Amino acid sequence: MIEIYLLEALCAFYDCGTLSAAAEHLHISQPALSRSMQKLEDLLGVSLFERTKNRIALNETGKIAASMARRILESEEDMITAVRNYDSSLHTISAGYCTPGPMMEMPLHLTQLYPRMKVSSEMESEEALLKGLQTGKYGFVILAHAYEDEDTICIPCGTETLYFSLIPAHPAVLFKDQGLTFSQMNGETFVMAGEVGLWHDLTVRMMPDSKFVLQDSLESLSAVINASTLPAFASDLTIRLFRSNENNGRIFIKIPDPEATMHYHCVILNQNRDRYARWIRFLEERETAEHTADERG
Amino acid sequence: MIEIYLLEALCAFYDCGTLSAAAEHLHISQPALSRSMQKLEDLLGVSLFERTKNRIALNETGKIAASMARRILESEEDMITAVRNYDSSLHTISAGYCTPGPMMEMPLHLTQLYPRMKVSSEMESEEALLKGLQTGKYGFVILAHAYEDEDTICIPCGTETLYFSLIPAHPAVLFKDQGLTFSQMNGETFVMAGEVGLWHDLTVRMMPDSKFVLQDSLESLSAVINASTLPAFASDLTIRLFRSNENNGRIFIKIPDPEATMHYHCVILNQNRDRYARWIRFLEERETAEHTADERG
DNA sequence: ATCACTTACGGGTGACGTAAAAATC
DNA sequence: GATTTTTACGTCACCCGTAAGTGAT
Repeated sequence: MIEIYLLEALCAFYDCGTLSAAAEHLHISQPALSRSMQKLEDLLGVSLFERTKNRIALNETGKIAASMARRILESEEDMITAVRNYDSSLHTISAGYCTPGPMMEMPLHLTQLYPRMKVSSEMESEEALLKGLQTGKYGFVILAHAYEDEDTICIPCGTETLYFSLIPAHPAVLFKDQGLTFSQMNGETFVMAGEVGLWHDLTVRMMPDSKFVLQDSLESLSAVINASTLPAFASDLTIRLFRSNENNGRIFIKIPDPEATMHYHCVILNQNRDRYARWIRFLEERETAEHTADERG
Repeated sequence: MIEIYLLEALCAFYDCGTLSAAAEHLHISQPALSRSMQKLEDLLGVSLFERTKNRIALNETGKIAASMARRILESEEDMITAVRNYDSSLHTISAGYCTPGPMMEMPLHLTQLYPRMKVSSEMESEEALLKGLQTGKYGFVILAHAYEDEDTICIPCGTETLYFSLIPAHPAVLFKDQGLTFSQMNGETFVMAGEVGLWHDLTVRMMPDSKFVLQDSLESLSAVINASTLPAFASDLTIRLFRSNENNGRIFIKIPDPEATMHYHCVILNQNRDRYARWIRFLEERETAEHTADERG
C-alpha cells in the first residue's frame, strides 16, 4: 500500500511546482523528495511526471493523482480531528455560547451535574457554533433564538436583559424605576468589554450614534469602570452572579426595549440526547420553575 | 501524520477481533501489531482500546476510528485504481463488449485507426460494462440497445443476425432460403460456445425446450462442431469474418425472428469524446454507408 | 556560474521478528 | 497447558542527508 508521506510529498510538489521548493516546504532534502516521487511512480506502476534532464513536471496522470491524493489527506485529517473530538466528548462537556452571560453561569450547573467531567466553554459566532455542533466540537451550543432542525433538539433556557450601569451623578439615574431605552441613551459614549458576542452587535445597532470603548479583559473592564464616569452595561444575569445590586456605587437601570432581552436556547444533536439527558432535564425543570414563578408574580 | 499501515492494522484488528488473528492476516508478527496499536493511540493522543491483562478490545472511540480508517483505505484503493486506469487509458484503447461478434471485429479497425495504441477487449455483463465505463476501465462499451444518458454519447454501430449452422443431412436444411425460426428448432440440442454473452440468454429464452452443450474455447467448439452432427450457431458477422459461406460442409440458415438480430450501440463518456473522435467518425461513416447500401439494395 | 534534478554513499530511526514474561481460560 | 498480550532486545530495512555528477538557463 502507498504510505501517506508519499501522498503528502506529491501534493507538496503539486503546490510548489519544483522539487526544491516542495522539499523546503516539507523540511526534507531535495534528493529525498526526488526519491519519494520515483518510489510513488514505482508503486503505482505509472509515470506521473514529464522529465527533462533539468526539469520535472506533473503530467496529466500526475495531476489527477495529486488531486485525489489531496482528498485522501483531507479525509485523514478529518478522521483524526473527529476521533479526537469524540474522545474529548467522552471526558469533557464542551459548550459554545453566543454571549458571556450563560457562559459564566452554565458551567456552575454543569460541574454539579457532571462532577467527573471537565467543562469547557467558548464564545463564538452563530455560524461557528452550529458548525462546531455538527462536527462534535461542541456537545451543545447556546443561541439567542430557537433553532429547529431534524437533527437537533432545542430547549429554551432562560433570558438575559441588558442594563445600563451609571454613576449616581449621571442625569439619567432619574429613570431608575421606569427604565431607560436605547434611544434615550443613543449618542453617549460607553465602556464595554470586548468579548460580549451578540451584545456588541445589538448595542451598535440600537445606538448608532454612540461610541464604545472596548476593553480586552473583564479585569481591565472593571478597573476602567471604577475609574471612569462613563456609562457602561450590566445584565440581570451578571448582577445576580456577582451578587451586587449596586456595584462600586454604580446604579443599574433596566432597558425596556424588547431587543434588550436575549431569549436563550440550548441546541443539542439528537444523537447526543442520552448523553445530555441530565442537563436537558435540569434546563427543562428550571424553565418550568421560572414560568410558575412568573405566573405567581 | 498517521501512516496507512497503521490504519490497515487497525482495520485488520477490527475485523479479526484479536491481535494474533489480525497479525496472521497481515502476515506480520503479533508483537509488531501490538506496537502498531500503541503507536496509533499515541499519535492520536487518544485511547482506542479496553485493555485487560490478557485481552484487548476496541472501545467506542476505537470503533469509530476503525470505521473512518476503513473509508480512508478504500479511497486510497480507489485512487490507485483510478490513476492506473487513467494511465492505461492513455496507452490502450480498452473496450467492453456484450457479445463476441463485435469483440472480434472492432479491434481490427481500432488497430488501424490507432496504430500506436494497444487494444484490449473484454466481454462482460451490461452492468459491469456500464460500471467499467464510469470508472474509466473501458474507453467505450458495446451494448445491444441504445443507451441515452447526460454523461454519455451513443452511436449505433451495426447489427448482427443469428444463423443456425446445420449439417446438410439435417431435415431443416429445406428451409435454407426462407429461414428457420427459433420456435421451429425449439427442442433440438445445440453445440454452443460458452462465452457468447447475450446470445446465450437469448437462445435459452427463445428455445426453452432445447439443450445447449457449452464449449469453453472457440477452438474446442469448432472441433466439436466438425466432429458432431448437432446443430450449432453462427452469425452474419462471424460468417463474413471467417469468409466461409459453407463452413466445413455446414449450411447456415438465417433466423428471421426480430430477437435474432442484435442492434449494437457504442457508448462513450462525453468527456472522452475528443479522445475517440476518430473512432466515432469511423462508426458514423460506416453506419451511413450501410444505410445507403440498404436503400439501394 | 547558478539552478534543478538524479545518482551514490553512509548513517540513524524505527519497524520487524524472536524470545520471554505475565495473566487468563 | 494453551492462548493472548506486553515487554525486551537485536537486526535489518528504509528513509534521510550529504556529496558528487549532469544538463539547462
